[in-house]
Amino acid sequence: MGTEERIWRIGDVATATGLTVRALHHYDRIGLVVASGRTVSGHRLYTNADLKVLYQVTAMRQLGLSLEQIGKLLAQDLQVRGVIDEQLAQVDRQIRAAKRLREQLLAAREAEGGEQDDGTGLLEIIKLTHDLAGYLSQEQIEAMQRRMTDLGIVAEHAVGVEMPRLYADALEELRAGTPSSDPVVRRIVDRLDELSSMIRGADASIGAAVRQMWLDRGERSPEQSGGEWGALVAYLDEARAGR
Amino acid sequence: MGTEERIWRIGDVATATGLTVRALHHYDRIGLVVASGRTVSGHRLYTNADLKVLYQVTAMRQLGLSLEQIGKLLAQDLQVRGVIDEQLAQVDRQIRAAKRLREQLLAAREAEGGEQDDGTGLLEIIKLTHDLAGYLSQEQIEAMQRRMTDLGIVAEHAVGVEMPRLYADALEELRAGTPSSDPVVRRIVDRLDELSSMIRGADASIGAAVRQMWLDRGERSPEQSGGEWGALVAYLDEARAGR
DNA sequence: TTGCTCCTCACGTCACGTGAGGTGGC
DNA sequence: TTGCTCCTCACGTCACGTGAGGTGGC
Repeated sequence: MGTEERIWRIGDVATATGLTVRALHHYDRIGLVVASGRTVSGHRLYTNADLKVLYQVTAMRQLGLSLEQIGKLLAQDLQVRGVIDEQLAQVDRQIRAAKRLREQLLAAREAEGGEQDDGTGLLEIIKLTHDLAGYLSQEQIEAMQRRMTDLGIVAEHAVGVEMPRLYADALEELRAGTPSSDPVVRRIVDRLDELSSMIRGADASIGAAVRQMWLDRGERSPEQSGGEWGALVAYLDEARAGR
Repeated sequence: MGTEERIWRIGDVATATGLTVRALHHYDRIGLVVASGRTVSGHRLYTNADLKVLYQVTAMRQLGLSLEQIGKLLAQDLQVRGVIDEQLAQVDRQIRAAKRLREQLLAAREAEGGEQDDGTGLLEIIKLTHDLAGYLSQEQIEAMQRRMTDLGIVAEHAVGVEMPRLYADALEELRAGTPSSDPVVRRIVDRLDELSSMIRGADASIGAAVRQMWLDRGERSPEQSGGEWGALVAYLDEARAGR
């Protein structure tokens, strides 16, 4: 149609693409998108082809890719498919996290003015030690209570806040079909194990009893669809086995 | 209940809170959470009260607040309510963006292997100049087409990709009840105006005609709920008026 | 000739990560 | 005495933002 060879100065490129001049400098310097030409005095000159690449870059940035990933994609060093699938899983996770965050913010807005310390953590501990009655000896229960009291607020938080959240996260990954070998799942079990070893202290038998109780409790739990707790425990064990 | 005064070393604090030792150093250095004590040799010592504050900090971090915001909240310099509402609006935006991103990724996965250049931009331009027939003189149309051809890929992208997206974003803000004075809305109109002035070039009358056409088009558009386009235009004008 | 645009350093941002090199406590 | 933990610099990360100080083009 037209001449097809208009030359662009950096300022015009900036308004055309919505990028800043500084960003264009940056892309040039790191070699991501180098201006096709320069004037004698060193001013950058961009071609229509450069603009096309820049639009691709902005599109990929909107997909949440890093400049390094984009560079590899532009150089065809990477399969588009794999990168996209990876991004997709991450975005799904982001959406779930953001939704949960939304709920928390709404709850925080409701609760605002009331006491920060809702004490659910302590309640959870009392419930927990009560539930453990069938699994531990009187001695073990006393040892655990001593340790919990010693840990104080830390045990409350671990048992009442963080561990439930970790289990919920793991359940979501299981439902989403994330393989147990995925680093995300590994991080969850690692943290879970770290927390329970902190709580149980030296006595490993307590840890085993707690896990057994959780398993039984999940199987009897009515609000969980049948066997999902069992599946979750198996899933986490699988992740543990893969180191 | 217990002694209530257990003292924690930094490594134990790290496992208890899930933070890293380095993060605790960082919080200490910037004064966000300073260890209550030190040993003679300089090792940090944390109290249960410190742990409580750290748990608050991690909770707020999960709400997406910056360390600076958290510091102000801890010092009661800021209303919790305002901060939460702000975060809420931002999270809603994040969720919408992530969902759109998801759609785009799915589309990208579908399209993968096909041509990148789908040419919709050019099509949009042709449609646009066609539609403008009733609003501009023959001369003006020719001037605009000349300019568009001259701009080439840039006009395609602006008219076919970025402007539709900007209008969609604005519509979402309108539906979400964001006030027209909000910086987010201002940024949208600024960019919109920048793009249209780039396309229209020197001739301001073309710009006016294009806006009039968009307005009419929106009113005749069947898939838009009645009058929403008109409301959108008014909304954007409001944002323009507020500078 | 006067602005506006462009250039290259080079430090700053944010929330830490990651060694380097050295000391402390059980 | 030997590890493990802790300490303080101090540079690195990521994708640019923000001057500083100087030159270019209409």
